[in-house]
Amino acid sequence: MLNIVTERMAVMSKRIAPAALAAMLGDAISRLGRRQRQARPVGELTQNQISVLTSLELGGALTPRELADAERVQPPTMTKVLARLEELGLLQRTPHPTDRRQVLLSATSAGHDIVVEQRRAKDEWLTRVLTRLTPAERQILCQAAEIMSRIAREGD
Amino acid sequence: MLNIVTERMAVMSKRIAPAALAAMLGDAISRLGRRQRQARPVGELTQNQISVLTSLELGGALTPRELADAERVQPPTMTKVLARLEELGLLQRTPHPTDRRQVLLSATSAGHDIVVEQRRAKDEWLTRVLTRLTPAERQILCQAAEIMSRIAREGD
DNA sequence: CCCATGTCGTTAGCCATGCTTATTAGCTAT
DNA sequence: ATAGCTAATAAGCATGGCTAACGACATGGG
Repeated sequence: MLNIVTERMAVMSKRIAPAALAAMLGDAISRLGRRQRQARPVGELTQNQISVLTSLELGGALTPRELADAERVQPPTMTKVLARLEELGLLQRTPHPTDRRQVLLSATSAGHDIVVEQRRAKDEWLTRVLTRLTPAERQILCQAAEIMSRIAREGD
Repeated sequence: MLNIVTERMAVMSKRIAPAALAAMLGDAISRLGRRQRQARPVGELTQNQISVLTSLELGGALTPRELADAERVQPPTMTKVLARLEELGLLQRTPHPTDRRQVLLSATSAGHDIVVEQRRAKDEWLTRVLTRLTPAERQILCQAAEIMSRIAREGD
């Protein structure tokens, strides 16, 4: 284990320009994203729908506007996704307690069950691939995932 | 710098299960992918169109079927993308020398120029974000990009 | 040689998801 | 009270996935 760490540190000592890294990383993200998207079974929920339901599970009841901001889409786009999810019985609306313009959204229990199952199915391919990596490689990806999540959430 | 390295080593010493990593990484890829997609200026080429033109530059003249396989989409989907690219004057068709069913596609010089420019623009946001990271973080992403590209290309 | 079968590309038609613009309802501050 | 802001939706458009079906062509067996 120690030699793995020192080996990684040797690799880490290489410097890389942001622009070159952006090209590499952008390409890797595109390719992996496409692989992951096509791993989704036909007729099931899309990434976006899963993401919305997940946000609702994590954040409790949210308004369409809050969801649109979280998903970084325009409000009308979110309206369509919500309509589809409601039609599927995965999401329910309740009136906002103080502002009658707003609506509070929450996942139904069916929504909760399905999102758990869908996430598992979606991650299945990636999980299988990851088991074939070395522990050191997985740790790099773990750190990278943390960094990427952070910059994806940043304002600009 | 040194304390950053030791801090990272502390994180690296944590083990992580492939399934949990798949969930984290999948989420990070989705989010970053969306950010990158929306960084593309309106009216410009989409990721897919750029990817097709890039394949043509790297692979020379290819048939629609070969491109569909390379992009992992169905042939009718590729037909639409090719029609759009041809309409934009970025792509040209030549008959196949021996099989009259097939068509050979190649990028025009305008196509070549535009794909280079588009890639630069697409990477601009990511480059800007990456400059704000520490060198240690960039090195982690560099290693991660290499690993992700490798697994994205794997057969299954 | 001819025909059955298969392959290539395309068309048609569906759906999801993104956008802009416009509309309706309700809040808020002057 | 009302003028202006904000929330959500509706309408309309483009892109990019898919399947089904079709015409043109290639190929192999009888």
